[in-house]
Amino acid sequence: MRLSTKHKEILIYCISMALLLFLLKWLEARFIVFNYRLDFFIGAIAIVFTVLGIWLALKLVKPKVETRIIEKEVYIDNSAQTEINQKEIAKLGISKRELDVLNLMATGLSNEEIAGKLFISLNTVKTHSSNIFLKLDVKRRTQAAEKAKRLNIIH
Amino acid sequence: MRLSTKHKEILIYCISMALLLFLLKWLEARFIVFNYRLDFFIGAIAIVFTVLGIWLALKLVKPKVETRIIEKEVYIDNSAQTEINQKEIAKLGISKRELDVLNLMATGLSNEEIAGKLFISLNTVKTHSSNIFLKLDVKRRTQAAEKAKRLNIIH
DNA sequence: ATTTCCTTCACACTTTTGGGTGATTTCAAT
DNA sequence: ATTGAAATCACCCAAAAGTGTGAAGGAAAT
Repeated sequence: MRLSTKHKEILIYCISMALLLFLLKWLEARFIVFNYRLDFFIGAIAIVFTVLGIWLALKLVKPKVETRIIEKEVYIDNSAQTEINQKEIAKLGISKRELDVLNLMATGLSNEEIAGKLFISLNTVKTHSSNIFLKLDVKRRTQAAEKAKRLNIIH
Repeated sequence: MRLSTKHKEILIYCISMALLLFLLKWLEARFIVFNYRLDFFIGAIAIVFTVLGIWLALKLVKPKVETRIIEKEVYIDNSAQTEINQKEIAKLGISKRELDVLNLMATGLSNEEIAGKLFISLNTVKTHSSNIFLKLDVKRRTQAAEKAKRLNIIH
C-alpha cells in the first residue's frame, strides 16, 4: 500500500506532534517546572504548534491551476442525428399534441408563445404541459426538456 | 493611519492569541484543573494553535499559481460528447459561478434547488441567472439551457 | 350504446421566475 | 492605494409557470 504525498505530510505532522507531546510529558515527570512557569510554557507550546501549523499549511496547500489553454483538432463524424425514439414515446403514453407542446417547450418558448404557435389557448397549453410533466415524471419544463432529449423523445 | 490587509490579519492573529492566553490564564486561576489534566490541556492548546497557524498561513500566503498549457488533439467519434467551448464562454463573458448556475439550471433544477446545491441564497441565484440571460441574450431559463447546449457551453 | 382517450378550455390559486435597484465583500490588477 | 470585476445578498414588483378541478366535444375501440 502506498501513501500519497499529502498523507505522508499529515503522517509526519502527527508523528512529530506525538513526539512533542511525549517529550513534554517526560519533561513534566523529570522536572516539575510547569507549576510555576505555566504561562511561559503555554506560550512556548503555542509558538511551536503555530509554526507547525504554518508549515503544515504551506506543505499541504496545492497550487491552483489557473489558465488552461486547449488547442484541439476536432474531427467530427457528423452522422445523422439520433433517431427519435417512438417506442419510448408510446411507452410513456405521450400523445401527438403533447409532443408538439414538448418540442416547442424544449426550444425555450413560453406557454403563451406555444399557444400562439399551435393556435390553442394558454390554458390548454398548461393542461398539456401538466400532463407531460406527469408522464415524464418531472416537476418543471426545464427538466422535461432535459429528460425528453436524453430519452431521444425530441432532438 | 490605515492598516493593509496583511497587517490586519497579523493583528487579528496576535489579538486572538493574546485573548486565548488570557482566557487560559483566567481558567487557570479559576479552576486549578491543569495539574492533573496537563497532557489533555497541552493537547488542546496544540490543536488550537495548529489551527490558528494553518489559518494564518492560508490567509497570508498567496496561492501559488500554476499555469498549465495543454495542447492536445482530440478525435471525436459521433457518439462522443462535444468538448465545452471555452472560447465561447470567454467571448460571452460568463463567469465561473454563472457557469455553475447555468449547468444546474440546464439539468432542470429550480432556483431554490440550485441555491441549496451551491450553498448560496435564492437571491444570489436569481442575480446569476439574470446575468446569464443577459449574456446569452435569452429571456427564459429554458432558452438559456437550449442555447448553452447548442453553443457547447455546457453538455 | 358505452367506454375510453384525446383535445380543448375555464377559473382559482400557489409557486416560481425574472427584472430592477442597490449594497457589501473579496480579490486581482494597476 | 485605487479601481474594477466577481460573488454575495436583500427587497419589491410583475409576469410566467404550475396545480387542481371541472367540463365538453370528438374519435376510436369495445
